[in-house]
Formats: sequence, structure tokens, C-alpha cells
Amino acid sequence: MDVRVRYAPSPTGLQHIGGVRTALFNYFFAKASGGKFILRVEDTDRERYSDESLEDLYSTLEWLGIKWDEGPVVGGPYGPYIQSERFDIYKKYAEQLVAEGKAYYCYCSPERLEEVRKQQVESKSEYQGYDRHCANLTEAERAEYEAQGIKPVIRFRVPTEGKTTFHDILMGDITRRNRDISPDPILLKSDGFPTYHLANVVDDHLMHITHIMRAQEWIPSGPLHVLLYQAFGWEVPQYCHLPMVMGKDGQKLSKRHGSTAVRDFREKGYLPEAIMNYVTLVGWSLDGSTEFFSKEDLEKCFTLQGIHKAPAVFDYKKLDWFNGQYIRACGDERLASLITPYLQKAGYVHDPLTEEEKKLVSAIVPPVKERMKVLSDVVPLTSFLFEDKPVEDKAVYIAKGSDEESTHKALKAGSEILLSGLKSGEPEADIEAKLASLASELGIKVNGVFQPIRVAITNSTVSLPLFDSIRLLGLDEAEKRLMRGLSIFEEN
RNA sequence: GGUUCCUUCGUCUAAUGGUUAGGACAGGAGAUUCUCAGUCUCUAAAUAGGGGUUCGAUUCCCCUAGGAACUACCA
Repeated sequence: MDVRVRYAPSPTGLQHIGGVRTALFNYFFAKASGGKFILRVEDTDRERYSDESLEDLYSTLEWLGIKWDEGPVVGGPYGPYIQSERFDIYKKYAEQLVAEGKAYYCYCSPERLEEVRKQQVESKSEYQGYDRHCANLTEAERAEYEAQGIKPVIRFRVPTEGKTTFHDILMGDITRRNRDISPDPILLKSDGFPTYHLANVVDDHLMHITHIMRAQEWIPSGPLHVLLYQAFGWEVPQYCHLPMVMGKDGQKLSKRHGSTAVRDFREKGYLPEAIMNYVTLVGWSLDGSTEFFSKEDLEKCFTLQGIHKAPAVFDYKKLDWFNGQYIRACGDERLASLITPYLQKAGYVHDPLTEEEKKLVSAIVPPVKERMKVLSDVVPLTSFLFEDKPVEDKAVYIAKGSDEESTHKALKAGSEILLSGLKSGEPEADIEAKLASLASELGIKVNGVFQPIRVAITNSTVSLPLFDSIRLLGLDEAEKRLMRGLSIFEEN
């Protein structure tokens, strides 16, 4: 049997970590088993639908390098793959169930439903949900409602006796008494659109989906879906419910835990390979020790057996670590092009880059590479090159273990050593050694000499290494800033 | 409330009857370095609790506790 799996998001929001994790697991499982990965857009909720969400879906998958074998844009033998374009199909199947007595029209108003719900809550009755008011309407009663112009919904007749079991690859058999299944869920809404349950079952069958891999939050509706397959007389696919992605507090990951939209991560400067690698490791492992996986690796070695049952907490710090690792593994040329948009957005360089700026960006890469967790870190790291905000406060120049007088001397003598050395082309190591001996002459630590110089040049106590900074700034500008720094100490 | 699922270091996980319970992130300590980072070394840290089964349980069974998800004309 050829594996056919699908990722079926609904475009009602930006693609988030949890969704992408589901997409990735489906995709890798398909690839690793030589099957097909299908993308299906479940846009049956026209109230929450947005074009932006749909575009975000496509761009996120593209960014990650995930290509679907069948789906929107690329097409396929079982299309269309956008549910809103399959309107008539669902209607047909829903009506078929009505004709067979397995579903029925319901004319209850939202107000009545709300009332029923309220009463159930107040009376603490054992089970909640629809009271099956319209389950056994006579033809006359129906005709009456129709005459009133009420648009009915179609509800599925859930058996009140017996129980339903479905098998989950990870969880084993899961059984639920039919009476515990939410009574008579809506299959077709009054606007003619299907609900998730109907559309999902119909499409998975029509698209020959063999394995349904979705988040564990769907486990409760598993039995209902099985009932639906049985009502249609269709074969039930295999289920594999994926562990949920949680926030620090053990609740479902959401905005309040931090960023969840992949787009946000992308904008902050996470690399697609880092996101892919880390997200796949949330709830899955190969052997407990292998950490780095490329997309190609996962397309080969992903297994269902490696999926964990328990929900997993999303660790932002570990993602940062992965991202840093991938940045450091990145070629300088690629990194230069990855960094450029951030410098442009900050207004530091032109778009497109001038020839001079291209050289500068390339030169920025090596010293910055070891220091970035996310690409956007390049901005604060290099801001001293593009905006000059001199430090006026003497205290900032004074290193720990030094004092104002020594700092003044260090800055003065150090600047001379530095500038004359650089101008005469002396090796940096030699200059560094001279500065170090200056420090011992003054009876201060080496940093006592370097810190005031660095502060003068980079306007910060935290900066790139001194010689890198000067190289990037240009000797003339560096000299100017050194003299300016010195003047602060000589004013009084 | 009801239903279902889950439970190894703080976090992600490995080990399925026999190990000093392993790795990684984060934490702590140290080394290197002009700051920051990076890199390297070391370190602390877990089988939720209670019963069984067994010569032996992280591993199998039961109970308890805790957590989560679902309970919409949303998916």
C-alpha cells in the first residue's frame, strides 16, 4: 500500500509552530516511506478565513522547502484541494446520509441552542450538547419550518448505544461509548458549508489518504469520524495522533508564551534549517543522541516509532542554540546575503547595495558570525558603523580595576601606539602586545587599556573585537573617534 | 462536571526486565580571549507516589495523584 498523507490546515491565522510540526511529520513520513504528501486547504469557516493566512501557508512551506505532491497550485488526480471549491461534494454526501436516515435536518435556531446549553449548565445534567430536538421530525413539522424559510443544518445521528473504537498507531486502541460522543454534531452548516468532521472524512476518503497524522487534540473526535466512515461504508484510515506542543506552563503553545507564528521567527532571523531541525525534535527522536538533521536526513530516517506520546514543551532557548549553530555552519557568502535585509531595514545600507556596501557587508560577516543567535542581532552588533552615538560618560571608559587617571593615560598612549602602528602597517599581534605592555606599565589589566579605546571607537562596552571594528570603520573615522574620546578626558 | 489521553534531570529525550539511568539545551565552575560572544573542559540535576508480578523492575499489571485535550452552525 502506498502511503498517502496530508497536511490540512485551515487558513484562519498565521502558520504556527504546532501546525508546521504536523506538516513536517506528515511530509517526512511520506518521504521516508516513498509515499505522497498532499496539501489540502480546509477553508470551510468563511468567517475566520483570510487571504493573508493562505498566503502565509504557502510562503511558510516554501521557505521551509516543503513541496507537496498534490494540492493547490500543483493540482493532482483528486482535486480540487481547496475545500471551498468542493462545496457540492459535501452537500451530496450529507444528503445521502439524510436519505439513508443516518442524518437529519435540524431547524433549531442558535438562540434555542444557546438556551438548551444554558439550562444544561444550570441543572448540571450529566451530558451536554444538542438535545436532538429535530431528530425525529414529521414531514409536516419539516414542511412547517421550511415554510417559515428556516435554513436547516444537517446533523449526524450518533448512536446512543454501544461504543466505538479506533486504533492509533502510537496510542493503541481508543474506545469511547457512543453516548459520550457529542450528540448529533452538525455535518452541513446552514450556509451549505460542511463542518470539519464531514469535509475531513469525505476528503480523506476521496483523496485516498492512508494515514491521518494530526495533533492529539483530535483524539476525542476520532470515534465520531470512525462512525462517519462506517455510515458511508468506507474503510477507516490509520490514525497517528501527534503529541501536542506546549508552552512553558504546560498549556497548549500560544501567543502568550512568545512567538508562535513561523513568520515571526523568520523575521527575527531564524534559519529555515534550524526551525525545521528543532521543530522536528519536539516530540520525535531518532536515537536520543543525534541532534543535527538536515531535511534530506529526515526525508530518509524519519519513523513513526520515534514519535513520543507525551506532550512536549517548546524550548525557545534550544531553538536559539540550534539557530546559532546553523549560523556558524553557514557559508560566509550566504550569510552576507541573509544579513543584508536586516541592515537595509535598519536603514544602514541601500537597497540594492552599492558596490562599496557589498564589500562592507562581506567584511562584517566573519566577526559577527560567532556572535549571532538570530540574524537580526547583526543590527545592534554593527550599529556603531552606521550611527555614531558617542559615549560622554567617563565612567563607561574606565575598566574594572582601573581609574580615571590610568584610563586617561591608557587612552592617550594607547591611541598613539594603535594609530602609528596601523598606519605603518605593523602586524596587529605586535600592536596588541605593545598595548598589553602599556597596561603593565600603568599597573592595570590589559582590558584597562582596551576598554577605553573600544568605547571610543564602538561607542559601547560590548562590541566586536577592536581590530575588526577599526577595519570595518576605516582608519580615519577610528582616529577621529579616538581623539574625540580623548577630549572627554582632557576637557577639565 | 463528563470523556479520553499522558507522566525519566528545569526542558527535549535515550535506555523496555539486569546500565554507575546515557545525550542535548538551559544552569553552575573553570580554561582561552581586548569586552561580548564563540570554543573547550568539568559539574549538578530525573524514573510522580503506593501496591503487586518477578531472583531482579524506568521497563509489565493495578490504584492514587498530577497534568493536558475535547466537550461550537471553529478547525
